[in-house]
Amino acid sequence: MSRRPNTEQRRTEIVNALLVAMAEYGYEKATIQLIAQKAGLAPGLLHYHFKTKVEILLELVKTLVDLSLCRYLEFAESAKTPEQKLHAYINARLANGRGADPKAVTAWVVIGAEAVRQPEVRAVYQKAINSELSLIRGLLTECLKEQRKPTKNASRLAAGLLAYMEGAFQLASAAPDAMPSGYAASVAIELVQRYIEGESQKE
Amino acid sequence: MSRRPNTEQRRTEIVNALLVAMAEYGYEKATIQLIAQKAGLAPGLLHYHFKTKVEILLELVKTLVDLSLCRYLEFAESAKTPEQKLHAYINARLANGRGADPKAVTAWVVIGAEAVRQPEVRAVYQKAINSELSLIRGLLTECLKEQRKPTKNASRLAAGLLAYMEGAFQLASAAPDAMPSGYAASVAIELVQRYIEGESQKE
Amino acid sequence: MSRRPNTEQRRTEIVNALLVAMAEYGYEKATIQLIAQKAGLAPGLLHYHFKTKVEILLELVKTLVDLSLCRYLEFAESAKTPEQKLHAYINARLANGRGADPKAVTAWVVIGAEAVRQPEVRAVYQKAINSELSLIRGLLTECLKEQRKPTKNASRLAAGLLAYMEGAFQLASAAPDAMPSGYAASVAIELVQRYIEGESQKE
Amino acid sequence: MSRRPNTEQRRTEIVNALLVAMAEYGYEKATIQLIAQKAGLAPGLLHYHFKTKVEILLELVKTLVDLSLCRYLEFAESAKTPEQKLHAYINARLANGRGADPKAVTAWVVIGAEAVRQPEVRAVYQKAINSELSLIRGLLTECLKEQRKPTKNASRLAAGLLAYMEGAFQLASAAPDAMPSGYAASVAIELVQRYIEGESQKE
DNA sequence: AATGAATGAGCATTCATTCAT
DNA sequence: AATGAATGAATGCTCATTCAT
Repeated sequence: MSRRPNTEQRRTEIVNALLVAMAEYGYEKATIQLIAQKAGLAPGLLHYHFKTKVEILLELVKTLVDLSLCRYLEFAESAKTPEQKLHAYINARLANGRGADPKAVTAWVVIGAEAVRQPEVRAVYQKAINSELSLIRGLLTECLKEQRKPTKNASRLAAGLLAYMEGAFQLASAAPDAMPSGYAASVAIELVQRYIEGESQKE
Repeated sequence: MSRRPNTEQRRTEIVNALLVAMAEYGYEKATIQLIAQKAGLAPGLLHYHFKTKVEILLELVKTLVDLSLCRYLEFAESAKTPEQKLHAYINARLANGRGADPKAVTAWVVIGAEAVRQPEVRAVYQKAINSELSLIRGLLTECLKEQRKPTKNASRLAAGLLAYMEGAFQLASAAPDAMPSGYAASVAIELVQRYIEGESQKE
Repeated sequence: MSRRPNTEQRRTEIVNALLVAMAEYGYEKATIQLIAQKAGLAPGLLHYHFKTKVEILLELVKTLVDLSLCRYLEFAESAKTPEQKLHAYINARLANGRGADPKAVTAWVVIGAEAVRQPEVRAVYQKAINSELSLIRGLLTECLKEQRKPTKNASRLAAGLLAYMEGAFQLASAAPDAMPSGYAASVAIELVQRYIEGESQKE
Repeated sequence: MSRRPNTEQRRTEIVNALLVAMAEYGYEKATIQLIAQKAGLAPGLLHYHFKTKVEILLELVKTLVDLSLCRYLEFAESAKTPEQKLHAYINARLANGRGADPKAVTAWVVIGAEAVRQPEVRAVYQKAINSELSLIRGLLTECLKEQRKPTKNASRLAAGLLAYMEGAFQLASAAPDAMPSGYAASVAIELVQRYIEGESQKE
């Protein structure tokens, strides 16, 4: 009798097509026509499944946030100590290889620039940043505690690490050849490790 | 030979207007009309002084690079030791206060996203990144030398510091409320200092 | 022969949904999707029961004409004299209260504007106008005859009364607050009565 | 040096083109392309002189209101008595011949239907209706006073006359062939005259 | 140098209609 | 009968660029 809905699948296809198109052309130049073409769909169909173009972008932000969290959980699966978890996190975010997705990284960079001017995008971006900060702060706090170091600087260090990562994404997307190969994860780990070492012991 | 009465000034006005417009609306939405309005000029005049819109953007990149170098030189004026110079550099880039220009920072972030997709922009952006990397590497190398530490990691550390700064710009532009206030410069200095401290002495 | 289970009912539902949608959004903005939603039906179903959108509109015109005639017959049920019938008619069309349907009135106004440009709509609209004119002319003729007045102006007066009513519909739909409350029926009755009084007696 | 603005002229051209297009196709089908074509201009230019399509419509309303007032003043030029003025008004609005503009009438009808659904249009439409009501009320009040009749019904009668006129416009636009030729002005005058005659003398 | 109107390609979005299920 | 996804032409609007003055 009735036709079976396939909206969820179509929405996913469209969001992925935006990811690809944005990584290549940016948000403005990732036109509905182009996204439709990358998804192999008729342009009109995109507006059947999404009310506006920015709604696709908001969905993409969600998708990337989820993806990023999953990737950490995967990397952290066998991690026991706080330090192992922290390294798992940094590697999940910055290491090349296994499942690293340059297009997703570039899309994230473009989203960051859109967050500058589009309030709706900014809102979800900020939410994502806050979640990430919490996650990092937690990981750092555990490391500091284990080494009997004070945790009062955990927030500031977390902010620093997040900045480092966001910048690494930016540079990987826009000036990869200028950067030493594979620096990102290893330098991050060293910086954080030595920062913690440098903290004076609690009494 | 021929007098060019006010061409240079007009160009500067236009470039500054783009800076302001971009910080607020992004590159695509910073229309010629809008830039002209911000500059207090007629729209047609912009194409008299610049062939295309992207040419204004390229000029803006140059301007920002110059500005940024000047700012460092200003901060470093009284610096004697390598360490003082390094701190001067980091403060010039990341500290709030004197002459900090949030709009320029945001414009730079937007430029970074445009570099992802526009080859012409990418070219000048990469050039700027390379210059900056050289500058940082030099500063770090001096610091390491003075402390009789090996300099072989200077490049990788320089890359890390640059990533950190670019990310700090991004987050300051798109999620300022999420970040601890005034973290950027101080955390950067601590991270680098402890990294250097952590380097094993040369023999 | 073949059973048509619910086709008639569905068609009525759809026509009523168009009535409601048009009163709110006009004809063009009363989209198939919107009509379907107001009718609680799937969009595709509308084109099963009606070939095109304008066909629904034509059906609505018929419905409104029928409705309007029924309303008169209802009001005229207890009317004996020609004057009573005329007043019943005017009240049926213009009086507030019992069964007055502002949405139907507004829909009729919108139909009148569509008749300006759509030949198909214009055809049925004109047919409706002609019927109405005949009806009014008949009522007026009876009144004139009874008062032994000449009937040669009946057509022109009928046209005037019809214009008055159509205008009252228009103003009730688009500028209700500007009009004195409840003026429409009573002023119409007075105008017609005094017009007839003013006619010179037949000899 | 600078180019002379011609905006006022262009705006007038565009508004007139909308008038013509709307009389023929209605508001929705009077597309920007079509209006531009009727005006002999490039489509993009319409949005240079008007921000949106509805803004052209609002300007058209103003134009028609002005036109209608001018036409009355012209007709009333030689009118001395209140009755002459009233007749001048009715003839200015309803009589065929001299300067009668069927397209303007039809455009006004279409505007009336747009007022049903577009708040911005409704606002200016209502304002126009209120002005017109005031004008008519004034004319009727003068007539009543002169004949020493009470003026308490002037408002209701004015509303009735306005309704009559709006309806006459509607029918002239959508069903001209159904109406007796030239009925509108003469019947209106008779109706009003006999209404006033029918008012009981003041004591 | 400067103005501001003009152009036209391109954009997101809408929507009647079709169609496989 | 019914569903709801799919289509694609059309729409209002944007905007870099051009150009007559």
